[in-house]
Amino acid sequence: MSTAQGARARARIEVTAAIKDEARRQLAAEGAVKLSLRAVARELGMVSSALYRYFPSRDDLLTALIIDAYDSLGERAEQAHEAGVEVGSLERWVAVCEAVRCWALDHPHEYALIYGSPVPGYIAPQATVPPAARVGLLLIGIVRDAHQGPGGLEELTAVPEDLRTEADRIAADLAPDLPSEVVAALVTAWAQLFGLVGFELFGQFNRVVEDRAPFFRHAVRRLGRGVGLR
Amino acid sequence: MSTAQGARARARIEVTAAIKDEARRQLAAEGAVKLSLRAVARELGMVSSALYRYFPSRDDLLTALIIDAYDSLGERAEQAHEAGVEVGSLERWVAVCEAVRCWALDHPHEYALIYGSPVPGYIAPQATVPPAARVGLLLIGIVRDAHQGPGGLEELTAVPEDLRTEADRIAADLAPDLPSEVVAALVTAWAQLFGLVGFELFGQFNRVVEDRAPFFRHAVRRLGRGVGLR
DNA sequence: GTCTATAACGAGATAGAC
DNA sequence: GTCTATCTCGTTATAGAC
Repeated sequence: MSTAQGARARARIEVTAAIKDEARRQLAAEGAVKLSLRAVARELGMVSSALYRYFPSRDDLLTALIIDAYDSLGERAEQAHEAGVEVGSLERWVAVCEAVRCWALDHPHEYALIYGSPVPGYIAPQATVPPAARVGLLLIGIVRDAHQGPGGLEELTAVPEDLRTEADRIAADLAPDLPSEVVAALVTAWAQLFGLVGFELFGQFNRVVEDRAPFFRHAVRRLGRGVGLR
Repeated sequence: MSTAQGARARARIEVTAAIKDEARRQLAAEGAVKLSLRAVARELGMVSSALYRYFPSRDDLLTALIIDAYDSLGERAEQAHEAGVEVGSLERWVAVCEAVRCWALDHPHEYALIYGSPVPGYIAPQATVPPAARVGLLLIGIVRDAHQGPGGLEELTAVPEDLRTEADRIAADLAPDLPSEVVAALVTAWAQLFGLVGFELFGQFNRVVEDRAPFFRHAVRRLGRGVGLR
């Protein structure tokens, strides 16, 4: 009985993976907007209604792809982080940023799915929030380590008056142990990192920046310095 | 005869504008991917073949919308620039960045069209390049003014060895009168600016940054400092 | 209980004959 | 320009195989 259940569970996992793989292929070909359950089913030799055993709706399939993408990116970034435990925090920061960039270049359509234009009519459920936070948490962790470690962080100038309250709130939310001007700089750097990646991926750097790897490395090193790393 | 031609020309301009307006409405409702000449025609009470007299293809209509969006954004940014001729260059930098953000918040779907995920199958023609460059040129201009004006720019550290050649090339291309480390910082800041705007617009700041105007102002002020403004 | 297949709905796009 | 026949889509109800 446990074998029968095991086989069924295994089959379910395999079919689920096959559906997502085919869906990712369609994502690359036509974009998230045109992702269709029927086309996925057709390509898999299934009937469309059968897919509803695996994904209650088209939007749930999209959600699964989004979560997978965030997790795939997060895993890659975390690997780069772990590989750099021995180097300085600024080098680790650069390594994580470079991992983000490389993942994006390897998975342009999934990158567009999670960091590009929102899909009209689709509303991301709460379940996407934790996977989406992984890269951000990693960057916070690097800065926290540097803050607590020997040498500490470079002192940053305080945030202006009109940002004080909001910066304190953000810091209390994300990293209560860090100075609020550092957390504000961190959130800024986090957004700017994806600005750099997006500009390269979406063609804004075409005929402007050609040799992109050193350009990116220099830019994210400056970002790291901007949050106080050294 | 010239009156008849004038009337015809006027009518053509009006119909062209009506087509683009309706297309922009569909852009907001369904996204660029699902923009269809047929649906636009239906909504305008025209027959689809009639539209081809105004736009030879769906892609040409898309191109027109993209150029309009870049021009609309560029105009807004240039207005902010001109309104700030009397203030310092850092304040003018901030004003232009805030104009970009405000335009994006006012035109989220057009922003997604030009700075979001590329539309699958659509390839932007060369005609989109000059309008797309307007904001970047404006930012270069601000830094150039500061460089040539009294006080000059803050000294930046040189770019690393592996970026030297590329930074020189970019500087020769975009602003031969500026030091190449400044131009590299400028291009970086340009991308990072749109990272900030995109994160706000595409929902990445939801439940993270709530009071966004002062946050953005502080972030772009730091960006301006990063290119040497003071 | 778990899955797949058939059929159908209403809405929308599309192609071609007229 | 118009009309129609034929496609697509998401989704559901239902029936039957394992």
